[in-house]
Amino acid sequence: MTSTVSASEPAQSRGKAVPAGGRAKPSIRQQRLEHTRSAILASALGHFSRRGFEGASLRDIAQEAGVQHGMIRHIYQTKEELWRQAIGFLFERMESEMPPEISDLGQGEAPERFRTFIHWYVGYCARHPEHARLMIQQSILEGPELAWTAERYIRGRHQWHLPFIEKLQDSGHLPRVDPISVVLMVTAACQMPFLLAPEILAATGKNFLTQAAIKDHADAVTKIFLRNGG
Amino acid sequence: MTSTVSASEPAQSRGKAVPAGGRAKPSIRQQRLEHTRSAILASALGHFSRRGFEGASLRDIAQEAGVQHGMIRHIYQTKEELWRQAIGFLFERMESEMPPEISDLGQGEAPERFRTFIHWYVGYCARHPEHARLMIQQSILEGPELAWTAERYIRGRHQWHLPFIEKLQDSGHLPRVDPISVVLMVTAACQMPFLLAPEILAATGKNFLTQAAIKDHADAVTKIFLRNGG
DNA sequence: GTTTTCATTATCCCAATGGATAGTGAATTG
DNA sequence: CAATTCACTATCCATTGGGATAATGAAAAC
Repeated sequence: MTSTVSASEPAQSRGKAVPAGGRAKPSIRQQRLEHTRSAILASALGHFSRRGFEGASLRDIAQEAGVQHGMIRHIYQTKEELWRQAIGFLFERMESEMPPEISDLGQGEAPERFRTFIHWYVGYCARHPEHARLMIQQSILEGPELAWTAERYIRGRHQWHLPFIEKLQDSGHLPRVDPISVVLMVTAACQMPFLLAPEILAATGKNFLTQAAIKDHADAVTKIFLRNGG
Repeated sequence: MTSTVSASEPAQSRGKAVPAGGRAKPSIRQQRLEHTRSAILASALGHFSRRGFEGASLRDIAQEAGVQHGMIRHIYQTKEELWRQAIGFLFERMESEMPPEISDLGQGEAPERFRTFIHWYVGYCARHPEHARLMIQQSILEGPELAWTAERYIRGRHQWHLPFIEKLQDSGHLPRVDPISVVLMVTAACQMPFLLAPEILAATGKNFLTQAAIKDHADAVTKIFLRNGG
């Protein structure tokens, strides 16, 4: 809320740009810029999620992205803005990776859809552990950004889950407890093994980052949560 | 592993100290030192868990504890050592808060013991959200400390849970899935609402930090996980 | 009561950090 | 091809961070 947030400026739109009709010219320069931009974003995601906002250094991020740290300022102006863009990128990528049969509501049997969702989501968490990590970093910080992220990205997902949970409760596939608790528990159960992968490996010797373990965990989540669902 | 870790030096043992037989003299000086020591520890816990290892500043920690930052060096020598002690403190406090009927294994009916444990643990997570936060920070960092903590504090707890989970599976109170997954899911389910309390409040409007919500969540966890358990 | 210990502060040091400014040279534009 | 734009580098600056050292003064030891 502090400064003017533009958040999801869609890749190209800088410069005096394409006359009117849009599209058309990726222009070597813009291509390069886009390339650096995403290199920085990827690097930032890793650093922010691992070291936290203040722990991550712009110079380290820049170095990993193969640019000078001034470049970050050129593109994102401030560290805060880079952080915001990183969060925005996370959710957009998640959205884009989500197959349509999951995002489309209300089709098919509820338990079957639950299973499909869980399997997809567990895979997502395994692929991108930075997502959960970054969100936790942000939540813990309790900065003013939190309200913005919650409003913009999280509330929607939540609202989207709730009726689905209630439907499963109505059909007796889930116990009747506060749906909010259920959403949290499911989410947590899917994320945890990958969020803490290193710790779990050290403590139990089990490596969750294998195809087999990922699938098994997804099955486990489904079996634990679903009643009479097979 | 880097430097010599003494970890749980039990409060007094400094100076040429008590001749031989131990105990006896709290001595004004030692009392004061102990007081400062725990003030620093408490402050450090908050800062480390919120900002991460590198994000937390010794000066800020010291200020909150009402001392000069040099004091920290006097007591803990390095930031790393303070971090270790903070982690050690967490687990010792957890141990000390755990009622005996929970730590004593094998007594009573398994489902009932599950319920008891969950209710205690959910309360613990609500009281001390820094615990989960700090452990996540540590796990994410993947520093060499992780192996040490896992070895010293986490492995044991895990080993302790597993047979219990298996017993519940044998009696049909839990589905037959990898017990490691179960432990993770249960843990995550208990921690999540408090780990992310601010975010959840912002996204759903529900405040989990009330006596009622805490109890409800514990009930929810029990109902979700336990079969035929009432 | 004098000496010694040591919890605590007051400073100093230097590396690192976020940010700011002035280039620089290839791509773009006319 | 000359003029201009702009992705990107090179530096500079003030602040902060962790760590080190010397000083202080009340408590402890003798």
